[in-house]
Amino acid sequence: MKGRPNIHRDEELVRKAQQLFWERGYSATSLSDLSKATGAGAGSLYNTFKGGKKELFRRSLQQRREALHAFERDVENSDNPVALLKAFFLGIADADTEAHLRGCIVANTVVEMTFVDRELEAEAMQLLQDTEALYTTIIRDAQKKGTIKSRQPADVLGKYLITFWCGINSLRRIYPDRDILKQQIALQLQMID
Amino acid sequence: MKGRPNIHRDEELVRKAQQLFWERGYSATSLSDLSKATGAGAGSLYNTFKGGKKELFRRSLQQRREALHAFERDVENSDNPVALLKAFFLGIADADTEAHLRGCIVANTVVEMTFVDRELEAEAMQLLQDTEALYTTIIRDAQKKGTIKSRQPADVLGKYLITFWCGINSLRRIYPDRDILKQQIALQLQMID
DNA sequence: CTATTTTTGGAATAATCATTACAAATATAA
DNA sequence: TTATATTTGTAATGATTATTCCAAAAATAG
Repeated sequence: MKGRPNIHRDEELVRKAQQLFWERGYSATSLSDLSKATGAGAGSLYNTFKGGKKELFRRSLQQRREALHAFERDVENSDNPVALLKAFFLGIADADTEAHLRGCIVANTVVEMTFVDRELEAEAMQLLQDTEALYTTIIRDAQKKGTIKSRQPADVLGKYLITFWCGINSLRRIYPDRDILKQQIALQLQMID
Repeated sequence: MKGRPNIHRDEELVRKAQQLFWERGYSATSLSDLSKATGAGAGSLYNTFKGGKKELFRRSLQQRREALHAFERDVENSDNPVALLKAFFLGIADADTEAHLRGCIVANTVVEMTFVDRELEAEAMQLLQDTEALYTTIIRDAQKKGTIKSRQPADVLGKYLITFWCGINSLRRIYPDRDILKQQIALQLQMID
């Protein structure tokens, strides 16, 4: 193909942008910040991402959707999805302090963008709902197999877990502490024993 | 006292500013927005609140601290603080849709201000911890009286409740629905039966 | 009435913001 | 070579930001 070759890989640009957005959110991250962090000038960024800052943010969220799909595949290939789910939650406690303080970019976005940007809010919201739907499916299947003893409807337990997901991502900011988090996560996971 | 009398009551200005901050957060609320909403010009606002926008936000948080103190007094004057606590949580479900979408300004601030403004983050964080401390006290007293049967340490249950507080304030954005919220709140409150 | 003090609204300021314009650089195709 | 296509970095651009300045308004004190 004709034309000057591009130095930066799109994937890499999104990855670096996501890091910034994850820490500081959408509004508090300027294009100048993004330019410095990625090493790409404004011209490059706007040439690559026609939608500018907002498209870069969208792509950052999109990357989380891919992570969700990866987890869905893990669940499909697992003979004990509930164990996988519990391991996922318990693993949160082992993250480093910075990761605790960052929380979840999706949950953060819902908080930041409500009443501010309908589109970004809706995309993040949809991601949370899809995550909840996955929880619900895992629980429903486990109930059929008798792996989960709780008689609560699967969708109620799914909502319980997405509530916990949002909650624990606040608690880990207050207490970026392995032991405290492990204990809280274990306590809450009893609901799906 | 000498001088031109002020038209606006400070309290009223903070109340109107808080409404905006609560919906859109700190960054997405401009001084122009605040001026329009309060009806006071920039000169007036800076004359009244020397710290500018940031002081106005601080005062908005301060107002939530006063709400916390009011609840502490209710608890002291109650012969059944646990019932009060449960009623408080269950009451969330009865709020209108707008209130659901707003969530909790304190929890919102922790999310928005981490890595952005250390001082505002710290103030909001402290408020959450003080709220947790109140939960813990209520639970500890109830355990002594035998009102709560759970043998979990009071501080663990306190952390459980503050996690739930943050969680439910996200869930109500996803599902601003009375029945769904009532069910989830009742489910989680079983932990302190 | 006069001097003094404070508040007020809005204009000035200076910084920062997202975005666009553009010329130089660098590749391919013919 | 030459024409064409694409990327790149930087310099405009114009809007918006928080804050300051300031003169007019409106009160009290003497």
